[in-house]
Amino acid sequence: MKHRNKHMRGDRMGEGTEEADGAKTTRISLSFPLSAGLPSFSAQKHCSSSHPTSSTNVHDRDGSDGTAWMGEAFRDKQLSKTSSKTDRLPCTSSSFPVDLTAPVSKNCKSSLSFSVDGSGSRYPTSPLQHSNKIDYSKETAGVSLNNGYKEHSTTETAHILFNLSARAYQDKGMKDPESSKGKKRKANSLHVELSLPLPSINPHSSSSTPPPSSPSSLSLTSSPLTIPTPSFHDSFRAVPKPELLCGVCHRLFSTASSLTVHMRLHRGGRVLSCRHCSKAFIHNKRLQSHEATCKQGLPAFPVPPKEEPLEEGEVEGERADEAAEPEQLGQGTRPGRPIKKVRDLHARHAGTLTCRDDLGEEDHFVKVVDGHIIYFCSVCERSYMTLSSLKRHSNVHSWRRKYPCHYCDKVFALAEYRTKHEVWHTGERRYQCIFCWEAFPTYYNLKTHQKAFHGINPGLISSEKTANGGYKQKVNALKLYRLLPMRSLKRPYKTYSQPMADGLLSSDSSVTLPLSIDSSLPQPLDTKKLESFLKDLQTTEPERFPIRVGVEQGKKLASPQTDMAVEARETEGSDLWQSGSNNGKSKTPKCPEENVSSVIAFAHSKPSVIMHSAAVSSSVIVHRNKMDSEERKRSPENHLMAKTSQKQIKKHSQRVHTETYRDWDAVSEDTEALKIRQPTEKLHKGRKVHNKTESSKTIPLAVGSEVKGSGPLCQITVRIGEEAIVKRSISETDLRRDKSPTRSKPKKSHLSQEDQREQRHTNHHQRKHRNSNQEGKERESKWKNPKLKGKVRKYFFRQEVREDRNDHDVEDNLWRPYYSYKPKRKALHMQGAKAWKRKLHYKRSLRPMRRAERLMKNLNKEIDGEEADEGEDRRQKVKKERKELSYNQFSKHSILYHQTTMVRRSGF
DNA sequence: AAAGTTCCTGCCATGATTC
DNA sequence: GAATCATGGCAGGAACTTT
Ligand SMILES: [Zn+2]
Ligand SMILES: [Zn+2]
Ligand SMILES: [Zn+2]
Repeated sequence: MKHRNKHMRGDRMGEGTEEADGAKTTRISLSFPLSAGLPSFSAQKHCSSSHPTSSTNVHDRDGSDGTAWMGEAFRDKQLSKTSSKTDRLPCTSSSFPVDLTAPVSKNCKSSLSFSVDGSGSRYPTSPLQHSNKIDYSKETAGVSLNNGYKEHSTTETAHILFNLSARAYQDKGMKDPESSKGKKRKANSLHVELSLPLPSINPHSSSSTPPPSSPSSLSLTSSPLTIPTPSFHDSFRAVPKPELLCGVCHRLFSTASSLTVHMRLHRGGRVLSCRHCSKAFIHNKRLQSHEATCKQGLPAFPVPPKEEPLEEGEVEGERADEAAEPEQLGQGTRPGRPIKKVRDLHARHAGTLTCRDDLGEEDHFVKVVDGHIIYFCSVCERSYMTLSSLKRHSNVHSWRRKYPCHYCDKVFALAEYRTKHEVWHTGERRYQCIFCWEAFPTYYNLKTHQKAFHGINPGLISSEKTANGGYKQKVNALKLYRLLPMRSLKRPYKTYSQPMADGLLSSDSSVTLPLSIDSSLPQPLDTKKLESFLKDLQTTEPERFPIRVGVEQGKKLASPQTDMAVEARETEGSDLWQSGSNNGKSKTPKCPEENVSSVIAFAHSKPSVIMHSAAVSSSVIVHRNKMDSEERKRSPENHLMAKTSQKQIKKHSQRVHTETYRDWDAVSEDTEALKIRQPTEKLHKGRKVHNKTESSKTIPLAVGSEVKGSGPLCQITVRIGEEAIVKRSISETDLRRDKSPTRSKPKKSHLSQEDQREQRHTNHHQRKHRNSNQEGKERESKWKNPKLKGKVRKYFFRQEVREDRNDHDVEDNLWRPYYSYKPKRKALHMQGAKAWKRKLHYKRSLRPMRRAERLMKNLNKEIDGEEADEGEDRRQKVKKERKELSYNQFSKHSILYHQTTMVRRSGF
């Protein structure tokens, strides 16, 4: 299996040809001039660094949007980045007037950055646009861009890119600044490496230099730092603090804390650990206070970890600790820097006692290998380079925190998983191809698209991975896509003091929003309305909501993005409610309520409406904090909810929840009432959400531009209170109709049968979550499956339910990802030859089990065929049971494996 | 087998907390 | 204010499922 993948990869690589090397090395060059095919970038200002002026301003703005991405790109840590957060921020739009674009917020890490050039374009314009300089803002305004895109065929583009890459590669020598820095990765960076230049690592220069480079074109030549525009950010301007430069690897960091964390990589750890539980601390005081409490409690670890002989270098909890001192661990002394105590080593360990409170239940042990601390999960023995990775991982065993999907019953052990999963519900497309502007929901989709339509060799852009599967940014990795801001902004971190909050997330009502830009909104779209709407928004609060409308082929595409979100964060837990209006973060978007009306604006306090352009990608999301009177009338309950206290709300919601079902049901039948109609089949057919179909059509030319005639114009997601979310595709006509009346409200109706089915499904899930896995998937797949998209999809929030579960034991009823409850197999990535051996061993051991599974599968198929008539439920049930069976086998097997292999493992 | 989805993990940004 | 801690996003390949 994996082979398969490898295969694929291999193929791709092959295609690329230079692939690997090329890839690894750089690419860069892109300057983009690409005129050619690459999107053009417009503008210049940025680059020019110039803008000194604004810098300050920039900050202020939140920048949210858009521009940020650019800034970041440049910023790259390496660059200077000042440490202050603010600095980071980027540029706001204001700063760049032009810019951007995309409203990508800082979050966005988009990469594209092309900034580079001074010449001009920095912003990527969509291919369509081609012309340069496009101000998105203008776009919003309705400007249409042109589509010049066609001029270059995709192949050409690829070609160009390729050439550039090659060139870059040659030049590369210098460039890599990033490389050195490495990681920064993130996003934004332009990755294009282009820029960047820090020639090498210089430490400083780096930082400093941010001089905007001139627009360099291509090359990165720009000064080392490249930060194109100082103006972007003040920060940029600021000279990097020397302290932020890693003395070991010369990497530059934007913040002191980042550097601190980074330094841990270079030094081993020194630890101040608790005598009782061996927990490590950096601060003595903390240790002391901890010990005081630890003595008392000292709970024994509930589940004693397996005892494993200590191997060399291994630190076993207490032993390690006690002995403690870091130095003993070996780590301590890593060349370089000793200095601070290292922290984190918790040598918790296994066998012995541990303090529960601290890390919690997770228990792990540490081994020091070659001066490096490696953290092992005592449950599955996976190894981690960082404690944070281990902690994160530990939740898959402990489920101390649960991250339930806001739209369905699934629960994830990692917030990230949930985030990714929810994309399927929201339809958000954040990965935008810079060549054709088409946006995709997942990275995978994007890559697939680029490979297929633009001939992009993934190898060129990919980063390296660590032995353990971790991400290692490639130095010059090019990012040929833009990562649009998340529709729901990041949720505020929970307060530590209220640890549990997180565990249960509530769905937040908050909102969401945002959208993705797709490039393609169907032309027919009633764009005017949208435009006006957007305009209004913009006008109202331009800064906050940058809306962009892309125009395609002369038409506008709307891809407005409103970042409203800025704050819409999904908060987990109670925070949500608070966030409703203003989230903690200040940025509450203000919505111009008045204007909005036009098309789609439904506003509830929390409720939000999201329009996604279905077919293509553009999407518009309107979110309003307040409900308008109309809305209120219609849904008084919602209104109330908004006001009620959280608790009340929850209770209320629960009650309403059921009602809602009915209501929505009615809606579905009566769709007209809402005006949000269910998309008709044909509409859906027209749009394929995913790339494939769509892309094929669009890409070459104006990508999105073509509107798909009959296709749905957009997809709308409506949240009614916290209770439900309804997604529907709407056609132009629908929009028209929509106008006001419709809103009149859907009153309660009954759920459609399908919905009812779903509901049953849900219940079923609750009863037996594990078995429901499959079911959940089916449901999800419906959504994902283009064919099924036409159907109305409703997602109900079960926040209340979830909470209850969380609080108590109901958790078991939640659906959990398949992976989660299997013992992890890890291993494959382990490091070194030993790892491979182990891996092989593991695989071998798995064979029998897999074989059994396969047999079961086949059996299932047969049965399915035979029992075709039987209810789906029943079939599923059978399947599940079988699966479980197989799972059990697997578990046993795994255990065995561990038992046998642990012994063999020797220090790494 | 291919296509698609989910899991995984090193690294980093960033908010919260503690010193 | 700085250092530390916690959380979560990201890349992109591995692992796994579905077609
Ligand atoms: Zn584990
Ligand atoms: Zn879900
Ligand atoms: Zn494309």
